[in-house]
Amino acid sequence: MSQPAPHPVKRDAEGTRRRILAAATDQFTTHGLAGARIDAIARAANTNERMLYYYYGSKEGLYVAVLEGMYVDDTHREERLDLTECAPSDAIRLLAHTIWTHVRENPGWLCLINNENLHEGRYVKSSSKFRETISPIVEMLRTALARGVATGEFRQDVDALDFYVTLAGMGYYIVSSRFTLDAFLGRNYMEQPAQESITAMHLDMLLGYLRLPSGPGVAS
Amino acid sequence: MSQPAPHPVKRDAEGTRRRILAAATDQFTTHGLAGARIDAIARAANTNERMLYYYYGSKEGLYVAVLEGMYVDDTHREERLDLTECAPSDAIRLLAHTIWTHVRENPGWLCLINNENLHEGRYVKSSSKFRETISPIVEMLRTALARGVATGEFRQDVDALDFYVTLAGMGYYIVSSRFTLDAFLGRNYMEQPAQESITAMHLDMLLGYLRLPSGPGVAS
Amino acid sequence: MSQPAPHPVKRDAEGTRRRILAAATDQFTTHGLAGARIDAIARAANTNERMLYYYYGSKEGLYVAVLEGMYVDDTHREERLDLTECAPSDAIRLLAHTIWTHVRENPGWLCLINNENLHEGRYVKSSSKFRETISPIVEMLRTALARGVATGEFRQDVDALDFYVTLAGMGYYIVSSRFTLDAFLGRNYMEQPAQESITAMHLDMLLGYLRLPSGPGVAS
Amino acid sequence: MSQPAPHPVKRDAEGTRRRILAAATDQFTTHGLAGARIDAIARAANTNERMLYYYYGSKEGLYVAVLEGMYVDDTHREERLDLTECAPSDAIRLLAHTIWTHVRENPGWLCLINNENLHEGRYVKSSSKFRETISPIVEMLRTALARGVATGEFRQDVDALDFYVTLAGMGYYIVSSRFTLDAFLGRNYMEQPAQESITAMHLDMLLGYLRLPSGPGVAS
DNA sequence: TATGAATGAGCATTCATTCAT
DNA sequence: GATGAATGAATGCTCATTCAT
Repeated sequence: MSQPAPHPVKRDAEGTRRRILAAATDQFTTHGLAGARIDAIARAANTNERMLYYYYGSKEGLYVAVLEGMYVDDTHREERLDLTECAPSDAIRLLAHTIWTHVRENPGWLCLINNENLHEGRYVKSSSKFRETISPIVEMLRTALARGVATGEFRQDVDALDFYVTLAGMGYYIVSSRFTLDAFLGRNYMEQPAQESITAMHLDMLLGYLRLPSGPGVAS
Repeated sequence: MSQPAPHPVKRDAEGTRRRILAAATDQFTTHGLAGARIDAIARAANTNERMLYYYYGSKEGLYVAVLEGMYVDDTHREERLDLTECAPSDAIRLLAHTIWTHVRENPGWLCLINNENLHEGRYVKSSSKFRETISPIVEMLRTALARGVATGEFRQDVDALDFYVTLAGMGYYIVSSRFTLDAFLGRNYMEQPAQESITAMHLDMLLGYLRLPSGPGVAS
Repeated sequence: MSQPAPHPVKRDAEGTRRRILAAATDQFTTHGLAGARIDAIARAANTNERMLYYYYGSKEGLYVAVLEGMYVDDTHREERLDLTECAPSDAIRLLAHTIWTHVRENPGWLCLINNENLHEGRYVKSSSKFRETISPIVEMLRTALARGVATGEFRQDVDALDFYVTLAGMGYYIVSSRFTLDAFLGRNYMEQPAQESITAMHLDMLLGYLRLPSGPGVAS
Repeated sequence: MSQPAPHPVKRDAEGTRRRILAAATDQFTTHGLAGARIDAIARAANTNERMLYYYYGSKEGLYVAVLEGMYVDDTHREERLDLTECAPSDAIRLLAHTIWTHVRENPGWLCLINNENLHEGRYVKSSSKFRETISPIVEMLRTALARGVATGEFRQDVDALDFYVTLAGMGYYIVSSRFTLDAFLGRNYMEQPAQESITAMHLDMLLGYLRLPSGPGVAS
């Protein structure tokens, strides 16, 4: 029978590291880089401020680690997505559903992204991790679009990157701006009905666009 | 005979007020609420920190004033927009162009909105100004959509608010996230070609959607 | 009858400035730049730490101000010295006595100089004040030496700067190293007898040297 | 069969001790006691901070060890000096040359001495090592002076200790204050010409003084 | 002997804000 | 209306040191 530790969480390097990162993720997503407080992170991580510097060097170093953690999580999650099993239009629906659900369930992620853009992408650029892989999800989308073109379902001239950005932006905006949209327009997109209604519109738009005949077509 | 002022261009109450507000707008949009510094605002406004408290009471009071100023500007600008002169689909194009251009030319505006959402809309809710008017632009859109329905051009079941949010989000996302999109996907939507290409896609989607037959239709 | 101030030393800008400088001089001379503590200076100056930054910008800024103050004091004191009234050899004696007495009575001055040399003269070089005037005392010495040459009392080939440095160094060393000399050699040069004895030796050396026939002479 | 060491060149107690001392000597001489950093010493010694405490107990303990090491080195070096082989005046010249060269080539030594005096000799006094031997060099000087008196070359009333302090101070000052002298007077005594010139003056003074007739003599 | 993990007190500095004129 | 002086509570960070293995 092992003796109980005199203190609950001592000398657990990896655990301390992880708890700091988790606490930092929480603080940075809720207060931003400038608004987050070192002592609040340390307290939430059940450690002291010094350990934060021991493991991450500086507030900005910790922020970058949080950013990298998010990116790694995203990449892992995206890699688990399999669009090859379903029909092209269902692949688009599945892709959209996956992205939008994730965004909706992790609004803090958007705060980090917004913070990064507030700082003109400085920290994203400062880390080599972000340059390593080009998002695999765009490749999946490209494949799904090609399959739709092959079956004659989709138009031929769709730019996969623009399409992805548009799709992502649809999910992004209603979550990122949920409070101001509610305040200015009186509609809360985090609630079921509003969210389902606009999501249906978005899917209609995306799939309707893919089924349009190629070329500048109707928009002109 | 008037006595010469002890200080040359001083004692200009309204000017000082305005210069503080302009400087604050600049600082809050580039650094956020937490990141902006009182003394930097005072220095940029060519006055001293004390005046800032004299006129706006607190940092947060000044921040709300900046927010209100933005809102007033937006409302004025939107009221000058006239969609009645052109065909329904052109009205949609004009509306989109107006909104998207404004967003692209005022990215700082987005930072304020993002900051507001970071704070869960606290300051927007704290000011009575924002509750006074429901955005007139949604009404304009509603009218344009009705005209399109009347001519048989547009489907009947379009929710104007959702449509507006979707349209706005399209312009918002590529500007608000311009740095991370560039870093992660390698495309800079502030440059002409990328921007024109995705804008064409967005217009295709919006107008294509409006021309679809009513009902759950194609998306199912 | 003026009302007594509710607090002893309030709103006295120049006084606060001066008290901070005095306290800083004391702390820097007794603890060095690295060893001095901001809060100790503020407490000794009967103000708060913030004022220190208000007036001097940083710890280093305050340190430079202390250095400059010392330099200004020295220059003023040296300017009051008049060597023209007495015979050449008495002028040397007066000069030596003035310098040595000042050093003995202001050992803290030496700590500042030592600290500066520890930092390779970084702060002295960073301030423009020190470059403005070449020490007037060397000029006085040069004149006294010339007068001695004219009367035939002194040799002709004496380098005034080297002579000044030698004279200054004599006083400097026994004060600057007073504690280690006491510990290692068992003689305390801050006490009267030891000090008078070595001072007499120094004067003998200096004047003896001046009276030597010119040239490499006896030393070779 | 001996098991391979888990760490290749580790478990070298004496080596670690020595590397720590060397690194500490470097750091204390360049930054002073207050300015030196434990972690910088550990890093430079290629070990970790804990070992420093293991061997030397505390920062101050390590500082005292550095001081003692210097003292031991000095004593060894001085003991190797032999003044008996040459004429009295040459003995003085040799002694001066030895001391001055050593000081010039080890300016860090002076920083330690200055630091000790800044602390009023606290650490020198705290260690028993420094009390053990009275500097043998003063004895050598005393002998050389006596030999000069015997030959009629030197005056009779020279205090050996004062003479030694004066000689040492001449070399000390131009090295210890080299940066401020350069900044204030524009002469760099670490460069050959300036150094040779003042050294000749110093020798002239010292030997000239020894050859003066005894008594208060010329200085009065 | 050696070392990574942990710590609390202290560090210089900055913050938004108020006082007194 | 305008301003320089003043302040206390943080803030991010570093320090020398000790713990546990």
